[in-house]
Order: sequence, then C-alpha cells, then structure tokens
Amino acid sequence: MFRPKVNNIILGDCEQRLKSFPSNFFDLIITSPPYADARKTTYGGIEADKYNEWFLKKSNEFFRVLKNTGTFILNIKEKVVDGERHTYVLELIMKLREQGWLWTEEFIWHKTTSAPGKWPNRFRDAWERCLQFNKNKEFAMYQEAVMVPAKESTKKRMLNLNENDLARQASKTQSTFGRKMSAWQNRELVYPDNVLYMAAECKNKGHSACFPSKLPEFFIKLFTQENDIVLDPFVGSGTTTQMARKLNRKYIGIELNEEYHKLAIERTNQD
Amino acid sequence: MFRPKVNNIILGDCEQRLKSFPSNFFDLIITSPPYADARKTTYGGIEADKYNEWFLKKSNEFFRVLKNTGTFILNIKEKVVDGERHTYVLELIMKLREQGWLWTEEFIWHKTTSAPGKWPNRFRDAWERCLQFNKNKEFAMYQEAVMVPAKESTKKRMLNLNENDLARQASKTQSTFGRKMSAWQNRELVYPDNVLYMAAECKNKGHSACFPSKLPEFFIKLFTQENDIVLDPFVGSGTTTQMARKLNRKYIGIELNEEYHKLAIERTNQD
DNA sequence: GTTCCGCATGAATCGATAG
DNA sequence: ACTATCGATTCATGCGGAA
Repeated sequence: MFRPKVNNIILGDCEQRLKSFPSNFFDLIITSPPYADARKTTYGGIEADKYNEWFLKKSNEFFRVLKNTGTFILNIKEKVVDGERHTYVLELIMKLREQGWLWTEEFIWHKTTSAPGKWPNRFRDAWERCLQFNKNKEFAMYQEAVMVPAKESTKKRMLNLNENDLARQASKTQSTFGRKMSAWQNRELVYPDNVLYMAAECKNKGHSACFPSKLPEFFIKLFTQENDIVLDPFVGSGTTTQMARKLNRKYIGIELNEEYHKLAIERTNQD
Repeated sequence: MFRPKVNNIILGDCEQRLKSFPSNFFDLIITSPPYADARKTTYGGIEADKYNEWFLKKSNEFFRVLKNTGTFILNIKEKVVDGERHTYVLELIMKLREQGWLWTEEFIWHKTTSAPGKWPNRFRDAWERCLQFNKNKEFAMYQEAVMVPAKESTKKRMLNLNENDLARQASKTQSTFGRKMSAWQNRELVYPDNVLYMAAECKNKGHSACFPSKLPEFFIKLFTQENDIVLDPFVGSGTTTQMARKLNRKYIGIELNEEYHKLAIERTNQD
C-alpha cells in the first residue's frame, strides 16, 4: 500500500491535501481551526453563519483518514455576536454527530491569561472548548501518561510549567526548582479531570492564535504512544507538530498560509 | 394589582404554581433543575430524549414572570449516554432562543471536589454549565458586588505604575486620566472572569444534587440588589432561598417533593 | 545562580462616530 | 437604518535586564 511521507509540513488546503492520504491512517487529529470571522487578513474570514458548511467538508476527510481507534480533538470557542453567544459551535457538534462522529467528551481549557477588557454586561472570557470526537466507542487512551500530583495547588503548577521552568529543570544542578521537582515526583499521582488549567502563552509572534504547547502535549500523551501518527490540519505556527516531534510521535501538519507554513517548518524542526 | 406573598417556599409543580404570579415579577431566576434521568425516585426521572419538551413548558412560564431587565441562570450538565455526551442541553439552548430568550453567556462552574472515580475512557467530570439567559440586551448587572482579590503580582504592579501604563493612560482625555489612575492604584480587587472555581460542598444530605451556596451567592450578588426578588423553581433543599434571605433579597422557592419542601423551609429559615 | 522589577500585549467586546 | 472603523477598557504572564 502507498504510504505517504510522514514528519512533514504540507502547504495547502487540508481538505485537498488529505485526499492523497489512505483511510485509517492517523492515530490522533488535533487542531485549533481558524475561528469564525476571527482572522480576516490571514484566512479570508469565514463568517459565523457559513462556518459549519465550510468546516464539515474538512471534517468529513478527517473522519476518513482517522484510525477507527483514533481520536479527534477540536479546540474552538464561539464569539459574541450582537450581545449573544453565537450557537454555531453547538450546531457543529450535532452536525458532526450526523457525519458519524461520536461526541465522547468536552474538556474545558481554562485560560489563565485571557484577553483584558471591561464591559457593562459581561466578564472576561477565560475558557475554550476542547471537544473530543471518536469513530468508535473503543478508542486508544493512555491515562497514566498524563497523571498529575495529588494536591490541587501542585497540580496547577505542574500543568502550568513554562519553558523557563523546564529550562531550569534541564540545567539540573542544585537549583531550588530541581529540588521542588523531585519533591513533587515523590507525591502520589492522580488522574486529572476534564478541566485543563493553563496559561495562554503566546510567544509565537507570527501567529495570531494562542495555542499553548501544553494543550497538544496533554492530548498527544493521552491519546497516542511513541511512533503513532498525529495530524494537525490547521497547523498554524506549528505548535502541534513541534510537540509531536518532541514526544517522538510522527506528524503531519497542513497549512494554507505560506508564511505560517514556513514558520511551522522552522519551529517544528528547531532543536 | 395582586401581589403574591414573597419570602415563601411553595409546594407543588413550578409550571402550575407560577400561573398565580404576575408577569415581569422576578429580578432573577436561578435554578439547578433535576438533570435528565438522574433522580428517578424523586422526580419520576425525566428521560434525556423527553427532557426538553418537559423543560420548555416550565421555561415558558419563567419567561413570563421574569422582569424585562432580569436574568435567568440555568445550572445544568448533560450526562453520558452510551459512551457519548448527550446533546439535549445543546438543543435546549437553541430551543430556549426560539422561545425568546437571549443566550447571553455561558459560565463554567469548575467543581474542585467532584466525586472521584476511574473509568477506562474518560476522566472525572469536574465542570457544569451555568447558562445565562436574558429577555433583553439591557439587563441589570452589579459587577462591583462580586469583585475578587487581585493576584499578588498584579497588586505589586499597581502600587508601582510604570511608564508604559502612564503612556497608555495619557492617550485618554484629561478628565478620565486623573480619576482612573487613583482608582487603579487603590485597587486590590479585580473583576472575575466567566470561570467559577469553587468546591462542591454537599452538606445537604437530604438532597441529591450538589449546589454549593457560593454559586447562588455569586449570581444573586451579580444580578440583584437588596429587596429584589429571586425565584428558584426547583428549590430542592433550599440553598438558593437560604442565600437570598441571607443577602436580604426577597425570594420564592418552589418544590414538588414534600420532603425537600419541608427541608427547604427549615434550611431557609435557620439563622 | 537567583530574585526582583519593568515592560509589552493578548482567538475580546462595546459604544461612538463616520460613511 | 445599516455597516465599517476606531478608541477605550483591563489583568495575567513570560521575558529580559538589573541588583
């Protein structure tokens, strides 16, 4: 059978590019697609009312190329239109079910760094949906890979480790942080719950969307093993593929925009 | 005009009992209705597929008795049916909009101490929806009443405004400048966001639903003033009415079950 | 090497103003 | 009346430079 090249960032529209991939190929599809009406200059700005029509053609291909035991994670949040939360995401969930997807779970990503603002009739929006879809009730899940320390306060800290912390950890030596790390590791580990608490680090200046690396890291660990194949069909600046490579997974990223495509290749292959 | 007695816990079905109330009467309706299929012995167990039909008849009365500037808070979470999250809550949101409600916002209640458990293919469910509906785009909201302490890092910065802050302030008109600056420097309190993080205390043994008093407290403070009238049409063990009384709001609670009704009266009137 | 401090800015939203 | 653009508001955090 023809096997496409993996560990590759492809330029183009995911719906078209995926046609050259065999069915039942990927173990995990994880993506944060352009939100409705959000990125006018970069994606042509899909209107909220036309969003589902646009998205369902893509997701139909996702369904085909995902393994039967695979998982599809969709990070999305509806915006406020005319004072109300728009319902297109709710409708999309139901349309995806009609397309054959099982809506297994909805994780909440609690963004600690949400956009500022003060309005007379609403507070700051601090969360996004991470919708989990599957093709079958039986799917691969490796819960042990994402266990966290038992204490709530510590759990937050672990989920929220920034690269600065990681760098210091890597430098080892007798830094305070290193000592703390070993202390945490001695504590009892428990399974997390379906609320993910992490900062929206936005270092990637080239890309307007905040997609913290902790998010793909969590789901890649949870739903794949080493050498499994991960797809991000809207790979943007390459956060998903970068984490996949770091975690020794195979990856395919697809990106329509030439500049992001270039950036994604750079970021994925650095160190 | 006939004015029904307030500060009262009524025995009966809310749809029927509300008929004796005038239109545009309540400032806030907040409730945690029996979830689909969850409380078979106490409510006859509304099936997930028939839930909306059942609920929409009630919410139609809610719409009538709520003031035009009032708010309806619905605490609800869909259950897992056959391995999938059921979509009846999503459908309910859209049906409520057809009924005339505006879906203003969705708050997330992050339950810190939800029941432990281990399943092969999902984690602990640690959140519920608190859906905000309104009759008009203009509604009463008292944001200052629910402000929370600022993070330490932010407090420090406020004590020591830097040039960047000054520059951003300088772009404003003169009149705003002075006023706002002093407000900032004295600020230890900031506005919360739309993720509520509170423990699910379940002291009320008599009632099966966990509805921590912090939840009605937050929304009562946010959407009403003293002497405003609060309704909980599924008052259960009386958490909402207890908090309403404590906060010097008027209240009506309605409960179908005789034992809960008795319990709600007791708990509401205890100091 | 560590701690502290200053700085920039973000998947936002609203209301006013302009065309 | 309806749409497009613009200014104002506001908090958390990572980063870099200094002590």
